[in-house]
Amino acid sequence: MRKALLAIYRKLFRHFGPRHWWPGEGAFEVMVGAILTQNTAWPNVEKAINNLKKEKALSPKKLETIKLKKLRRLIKPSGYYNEKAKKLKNLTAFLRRSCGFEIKKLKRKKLKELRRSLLGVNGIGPETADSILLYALEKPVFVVDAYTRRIFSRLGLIGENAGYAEIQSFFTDNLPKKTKLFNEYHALIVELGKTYCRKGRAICGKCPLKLGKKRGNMV
DNA sequence: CACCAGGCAAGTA
DNA sequence: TACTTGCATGGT
Repeated sequence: MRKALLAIYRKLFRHFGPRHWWPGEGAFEVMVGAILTQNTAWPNVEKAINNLKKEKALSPKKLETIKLKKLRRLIKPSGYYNEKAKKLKNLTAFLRRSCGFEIKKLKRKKLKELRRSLLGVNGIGPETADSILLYALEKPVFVVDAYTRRIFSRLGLIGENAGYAEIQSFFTDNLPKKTKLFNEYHALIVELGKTYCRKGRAICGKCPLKLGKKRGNMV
């Protein structure tokens, strides 16, 4: 299985090239993006982030004190703005108490502890926590998302109703535990998903992987 | 025009 | 424990 997973990775890399993720500058911006992109297309998130930048509000200290109402208005294009505004507030509160806004200190914490504490924040679930760990804190954590489940179940490599943890260990148990590799692999999966493997659509013929067609397409 | 997007938490049975 | 539902804008 190790070979198969690496072969898929290489195929995707050849096809798409490096993705240069995360498309944001700085750990905090990545964390904000991770929350704003929940069930939301990235272009909408970019608009929200640009609004925050224009208001010079894209720092933990600013987001800590900004009025909820104003925050809602700024992030509006990313959808779910009432909930996401609260979530961003929860994130800043977490950063305040866990490291006093010094991300370096956060990086030094034990991975397992850190993940648990992230999951304790209301608004941060498994995927968001892992995205933060991988793309903001550069920890070797594999991120599982809807595309990962869809693509690898279409490939027949994981069960259709495998849970998050199960899918995650499928990857981490069968790949070298390298941050760089996990970073690129997840980004490539998303690119493949967006381009050839969207929900409810037929798979494009140019898809670089052989994905099952009958059952999987509508998942 | 209908449906989906780089989810999550709260509610229900 | 295992489903379901609300959240909401913008692209295809």
